[in-house]
Formats: sequence, structure tokens, C-alpha cells
Amino acid sequence: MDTPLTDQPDDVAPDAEEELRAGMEHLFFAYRDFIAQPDRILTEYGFGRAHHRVIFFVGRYPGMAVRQLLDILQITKQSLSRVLRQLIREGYVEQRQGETDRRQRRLYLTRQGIELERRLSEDQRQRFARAYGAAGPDAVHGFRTVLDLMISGPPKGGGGG
Amino acid sequence: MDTPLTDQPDDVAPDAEEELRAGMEHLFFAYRDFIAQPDRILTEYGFGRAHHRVIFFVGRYPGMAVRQLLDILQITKQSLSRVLRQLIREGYVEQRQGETDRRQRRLYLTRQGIELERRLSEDQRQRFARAYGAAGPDAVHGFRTVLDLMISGPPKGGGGG
DNA sequence: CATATATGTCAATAACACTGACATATAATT
DNA sequence: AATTATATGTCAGTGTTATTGACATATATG
Repeated sequence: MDTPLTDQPDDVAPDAEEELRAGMEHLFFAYRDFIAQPDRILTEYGFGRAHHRVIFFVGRYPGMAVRQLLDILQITKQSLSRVLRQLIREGYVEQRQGETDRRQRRLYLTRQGIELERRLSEDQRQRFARAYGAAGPDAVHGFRTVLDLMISGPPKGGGGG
Repeated sequence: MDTPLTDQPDDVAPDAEEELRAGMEHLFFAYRDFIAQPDRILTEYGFGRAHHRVIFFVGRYPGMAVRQLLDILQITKQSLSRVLRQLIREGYVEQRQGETDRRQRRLYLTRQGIELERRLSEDQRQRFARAYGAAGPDAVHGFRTVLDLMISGPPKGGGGG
């Protein structure tokens, strides 16, 4: 803990520690602010954050199977089930039987679901667009590089390094 | 999917949209993986994510008042209260009356709290350190630039504009 | 035919958030 | 000194999202 009173490389460590902590803190803030506005919209519909996640990923990967969604969200099927049932019942998501594997229920957004997805992600897209635009391409590239390096590999590969 | 065979600025839009969506998706993944390991540790203590947030911020800003913590976490005092009470009762956090303003209860980690903080953030620090190291200083700078631009200004300043 | 996978459902439980109401101590203002 | 505002705490009730465990059905694969 005592920093030597020299110019040796050792005295870099505390700053590095501070830089890591600052990064962790700001990731928290960014995520907190990233989900604040969608959260507000969701309450209008009686939906929660989990509904948004489903809407987002089904919108991004139409025809996704339930199994894939479970792997991405990393929640139990019981948790997903209630959310998905609600979204289907209220007409935001629809299921079609898989063609090659008929056990699968492939998921798609309805027109209503697409509208909701747009509404929910509007602030988030703007937030990203604003930040990307202000930061410039090099910063964006760095952002994506670091972000991708922080994501754990697939569980098969070792579950998070 | 089809990129027009022109050099007009129009053909930037779909890619930009995809870039935004990919960024949103990867922010989700990064955050999901960022909190996975601490979440596991917390269950050993009967604690949840909220306890971790308190431990993190009190550790980073010793002597923080409850009010500041509420502003940072953006939860109600009733929610914070239960978590804080638990952490104090079990000896991870202690309160001292503010010197200038004696209404305040300033918060500090106990030795036990510091240990827990280290344990909880170990994987997160490593994750950041690994990503930062692999990405290099320029990428890190870009990461921090974009991240900071995505954080909403303080509520007094307009609450997210 | 046995086994595995994909999905769904029922029941009970917990963490974490919420709103509303009320109380106390202290500070700041008039 | 009295009023008002701030900082904090607490009680009660509620809701969303998650959990585990158990069980059921349809389909695929060996």
C-alpha cells in the first residue's frame, strides 16, 4: 500500500487501480442511465425489464428459439416463461413451429411488437448515436474493443475465463 | 442487408443502425458478465446485488452520506435502508455522525467490509485489467470517452438530455 | 424402444424495488 | 423563537423478476 518515493514503474500501480475502479464505476452509471428511460415506458404496459430484453433480442434475431433466448438472458425457463407468455398473449410476440426441428417454437415480433421495440429503444439508440457521434470513430472502435474483451466466452469454452 | 451499389451517404445509415444495435447488445452482455461472479459470491453471504453496490461505493468514497448514496443508486431510501441496516448489523459497514452536519450518518467500510469488497470486485478488476491490457491505451481512452458520453448529466442539469 | 432435448407449467420462495405514511434530529431561514 | 427544510429511519403493503424443484408433453436421436 505504501508507494515508494521513486520514479520506478511501481508508482504506476495506484493510478492503474484508480483507472480500473473508475471504469467499473462508470460502467455502472452508463448501464443505469441506459435502462432508465425504457424502464419508465415499460411501466405503462405493465411490463418489466425482462420483457424489454425479450423484445430486444427477438427483434434483433427473428426466429430465435426459446433455448437460445435462455442462453443469452441466462435466466431459468420458468422466469422466461411467464414473461414470454404475457408478450404472446398481448400480441407483441408470436411463435411458429420450427421447420427442421418441430419441438422448437421460433419467436418473432408482431407488428405491434416491432412498434414497441422501436419505442423502447429510441432513447437508447439516441444515447448511443450521440455518444458515438461526439466521440468519433476511433473512440468508438476502442469502446467496442474493450467491451468485447470484457464479455465472457461461451460457457463451453470455459465459462468466463 | 442489401447495400446499394453507390457511394452515396445513404448507404451508411443501415450500417450505422447495425452498429448501434450491436453496441447495445454488447453493453448488455458486458454488464451481464460483469456482475455474474459477484452475484455468485453474494449468495454465500445472503446478500444481493444491492449490497454489492453499497459496498462498492462506500469503499470508493469513504465517509459518503446516505443522501449521496441514494442519489447515486437512484433507489428509494426504503430500499436502501434494508440493505444498509443488514450490512451494518453484520459488521461490514459502520456509520459515524457527520462533524459539520450532525444529521448525516457518514458511511465507512469496516475491515470486514474492505475484505468483502476486495473479494467481490476481484473478478471485476481482473476482467477490466485484462480487457484494458489487451486493448491498449488508445482503446481504453476511447472506451472511457464513449462511456462517459453515455452517462446522463446530473438531474439538476436536465435529467438525461 | 430408450434416452435426450425443447418446451411448458405448477408451486413455493427470495431479492429488490416501489408507494405512502409517519417520526426524529438537526440545520437554515425568517 | 418559530417555521421550514433537510437527512435519516421505519412500518406496512405491493409488484417484478428471479430462484429451485417437480412434473408433463412433443419430438428427435441413438
